[in-house]
Amino acid sequence: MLMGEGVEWGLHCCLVLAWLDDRAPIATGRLAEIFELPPEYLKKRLQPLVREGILESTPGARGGYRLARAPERVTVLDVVAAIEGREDAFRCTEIRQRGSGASAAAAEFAEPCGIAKVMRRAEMAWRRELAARTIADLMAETPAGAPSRVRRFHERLTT
Amino acid sequence: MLMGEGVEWGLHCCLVLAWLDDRAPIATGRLAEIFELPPEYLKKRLQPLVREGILESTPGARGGYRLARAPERVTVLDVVAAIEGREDAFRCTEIRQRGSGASAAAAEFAEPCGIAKVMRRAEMAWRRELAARTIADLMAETPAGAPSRVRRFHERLTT
DNA sequence: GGCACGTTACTCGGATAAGTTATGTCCGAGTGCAATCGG
DNA sequence: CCGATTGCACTCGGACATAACTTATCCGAGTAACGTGCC
Repeated sequence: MLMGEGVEWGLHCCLVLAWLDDRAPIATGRLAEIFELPPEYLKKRLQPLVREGILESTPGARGGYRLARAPERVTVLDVVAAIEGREDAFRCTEIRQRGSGASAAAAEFAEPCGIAKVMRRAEMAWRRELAARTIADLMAETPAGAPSRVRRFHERLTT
Repeated sequence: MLMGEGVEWGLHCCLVLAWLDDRAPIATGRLAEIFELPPEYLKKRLQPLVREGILESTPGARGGYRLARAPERVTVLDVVAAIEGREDAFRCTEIRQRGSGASAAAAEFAEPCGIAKVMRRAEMAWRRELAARTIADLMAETPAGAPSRVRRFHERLTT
């Protein structure tokens, strides 16, 4: 049960895009430079964020990505769900209904499997925590140095 | 971020072992019959449960597995952690410290990354839910039909 | 009849292959800027 | 000198290879029961 590294990348990129609140979009190449990431692959991981309406993409010269909504309206769960998918990690395949131990007892299977209920409850708690934090919250917690440093680095290359 | 199917298998097997509270151990072949699972692979997934002290294995003829502790003392988290591993799903690789955007700012990196903190908090909530439920709780929630049916099936093959 | 021994069949345990998902790379479509040419 | 046009460089988007992990299988080591022979 490992989460793809794209989640970390996506969250950090959203944070940078929130810091650089310019109207001008930021290209993936620039974001990749900031974090020393493979530019092509980073682009691939940011595309689902566009599909889910978290980022807006501008094609063509001077194009790039920008936040589609205000940082207060983008939760961490939004980003995680966009990149990792919305389906639960635990998949109940109803093995209780299979095999010799369970045959001819269809009635009690109307109730969902108790194991699945526990797992679902846990995942809901996980989601609740992620949904309670927004990109804006992450901005507030960040030491002031990082945003200005990134902004300075960005302006040095654009001007 | 998908959880291996071994978790579902392991939990159901622990439940069956709790139902069949006999002193005699149950072989993996029997457990595989109950759920129509590949016996060899099921055995492979139950082995970590032995390593973690959740199951006890008895080699030789009439051997098999049995619960090492009382069902009240085996949490769902114990089983999940034994099979899936104890490490967090989210791995913070500290990309904030890499690249041109973050150089020469070692001081503020003493504080852990805010994103990692949020993810860790969410995973702790997930773990908390799983640790709050034991195999005994699952037994209590199960409709009474299933345990007796499995027990009957087991006795028909042993006697 | 009781006991010791050898055989046998059955179990777990870890080492070894195939399939599937995540990772990484590539090329094509589209867009805006800029330089150029004409008026 | 000003404007329209044409070419170009840069961007995203999705299709195509590679690597890692999950899933599945196999064989060897060990153990307990059982049958057999002996006392």
